[in-house]
Amino acid sequence: MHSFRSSIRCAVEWFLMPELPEVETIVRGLRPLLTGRRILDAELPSANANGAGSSILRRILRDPEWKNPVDFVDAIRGSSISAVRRHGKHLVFDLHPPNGKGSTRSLLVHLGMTGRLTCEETPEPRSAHTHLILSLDRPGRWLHYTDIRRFGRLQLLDATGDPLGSLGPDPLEVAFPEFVRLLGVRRAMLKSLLLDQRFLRGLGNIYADESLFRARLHPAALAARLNRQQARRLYDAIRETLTLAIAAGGSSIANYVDGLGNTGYFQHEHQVYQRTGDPCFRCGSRIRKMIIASRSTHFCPNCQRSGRSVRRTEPTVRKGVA
DNA sequence: CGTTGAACCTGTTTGC
DNA sequence: TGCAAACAGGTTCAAC
Repeated sequence: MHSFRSSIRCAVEWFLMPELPEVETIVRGLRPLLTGRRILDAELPSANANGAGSSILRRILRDPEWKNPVDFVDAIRGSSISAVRRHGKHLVFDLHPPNGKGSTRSLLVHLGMTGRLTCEETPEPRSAHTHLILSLDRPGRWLHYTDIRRFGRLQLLDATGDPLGSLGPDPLEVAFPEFVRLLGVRRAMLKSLLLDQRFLRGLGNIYADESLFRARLHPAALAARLNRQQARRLYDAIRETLTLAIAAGGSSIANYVDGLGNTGYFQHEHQVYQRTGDPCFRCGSRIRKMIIASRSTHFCPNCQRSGRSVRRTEPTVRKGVA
């Protein structure tokens, strides 16, 4: 019954969930277009919409320094974009001040759930959810930031401030011994841990579930209980999942587009995410959904037994198809 | 320390 | 048919 829905999906606008692979895809698309460009001006459409608009903007511009959104515009106008990079789920634009005056800053963009950052050829169109438009020193290059649910955040960092410092290592860069050490000091369930940006930066609900499936580990398994072999499986699975997802241009779940407006196609490779009740591609058992860390968690009850902990959150044991 | 749930959000889906 | 409730989830915070 669920499978009928997928045929309807193509009529729906794609939605997003920007985790590490999606952000990496966006960065790779935007980097050649934006590196070296100067920001001529910045517009904050939701600031002057109405009275409530500015409170919306104050929330999006997380830094309390920008009590007045105009200050934000003044701070970045004239700057040159020296680098476009990714830090966990954040996009980072390194900004050189105009005329070499002032300090180097970085514009931090977190897309939250529905944030979109795209390079357009005009300052239009702007939707009701367009919150920032940068005009650049090259015709036909306007950077649009839109966010329907407004979970995303814009932040301006100087060299001293470092809210990124509390984040864990990048899952594609961390070495295995360090990964094992980080695992060993945590007693949380694996799913909770993978969502914790202080453990590793960049994983979200999709890739946490997908990685655990590939590692054949139960999402409720306790981190500190894993043996070396299981830790190795998890480490490899995370890297493999993310690498494949990046190669596929990310996962598009309605509305997600990269910096060029393209959709990804890793959603077709999902093994468990949003496949509740569907047969496991590996063993045929029905994919099950449970709540861990207040998040929907999808897994195969047959393939992912390793490290399974017996706890009350686990539904009554009921043998599946396999 | 770890976990849960609420809050923040709007658009879509589900259920009565 | 229509409307209300549920759902979706990245992050932060409060409470246990």
